[in-house]
Amino acid sequence: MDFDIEDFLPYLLNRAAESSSMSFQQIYKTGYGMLRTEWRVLFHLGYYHEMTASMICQMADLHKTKVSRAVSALEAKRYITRILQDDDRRFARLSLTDKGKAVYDDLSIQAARFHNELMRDFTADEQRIFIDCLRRLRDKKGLF
Amino acid sequence: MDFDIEDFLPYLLNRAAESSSMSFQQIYKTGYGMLRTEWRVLFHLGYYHEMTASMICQMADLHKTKVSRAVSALEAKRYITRILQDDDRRFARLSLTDKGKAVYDDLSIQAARFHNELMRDFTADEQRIFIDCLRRLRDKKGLF
DNA sequence: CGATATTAGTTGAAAATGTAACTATCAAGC
DNA sequence: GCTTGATAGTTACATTTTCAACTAATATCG
Repeated sequence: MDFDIEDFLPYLLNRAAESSSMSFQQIYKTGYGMLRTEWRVLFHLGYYHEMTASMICQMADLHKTKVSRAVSALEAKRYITRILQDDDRRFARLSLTDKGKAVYDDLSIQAARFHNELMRDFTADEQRIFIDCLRRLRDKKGLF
Repeated sequence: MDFDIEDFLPYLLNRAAESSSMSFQQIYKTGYGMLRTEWRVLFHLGYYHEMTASMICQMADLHKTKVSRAVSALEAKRYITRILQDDDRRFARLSLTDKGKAVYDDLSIQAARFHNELMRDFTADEQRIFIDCLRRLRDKKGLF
């Protein structure tokens, strides 16, 4: 059997992903009491400025119930507001409040620092190839 | 702000990891009704042949409660047996039954095929660098 | 217009996970 | 040998996630 579990890609990817996520989680969890999904929704709104919940679902590949609950939690923290779209009242336009924007600014600076810190270990070539491989895997759909 | 969320490493890693995990999950979930943790415990036992729960915790970086429950579930499916170690009855030596071994054999063949399928998209150089970067991130401890 | 089908988003129950407290066994120091 | 402290693993409880059913608004088609 030529199967080495330590290098089995889904497993290795998960190990690497969890390792980096757990470190970064400290920042938004202890700093702002957010869950991972909440941070994801927040940074989508910070980065793309105004989105509906279903746009976030699509872009972040998150289930609508997860987004729905994250949105409620962020709204309760007064980090975001929802405004029902007038021409189609099923949609709610989500955007950051000033408070939410400040949190996003802080966290995105720390995220950038964290990212760079992780990348420091790799050469420019390695970085380019690594990111490219990850993007391709992320976008790969339905292999089995 | 030079922060691009799509390339933020913890996020990109998670997206890539989830993408590949969800595909592979179909195989052990629909085929054998196992959860991800159960599959992990199973393949550790299949690969390393005999381990205690705490060895699995260490190697797979899984919490002991998760392993404990996975072990119970696998035992209920008659995939593994536990034998209390005689010189230290706190430890239980875990190993696969014939049935569990058969499941492992089947799944590891499919895992190897899946892995190779994923890797086909990459050149030999890319593969080497990619795996190496992932290993280094996995082994990185306590950045923040 | 009116019936049916879609889509956005929410809610409730069930499953899974995380945290902390617990039992049982062994080790160490006196 | 007895007390204290560690370690392996389990269990109980709270949090989070998943799944399915639901509401509300719009679109489609006769």
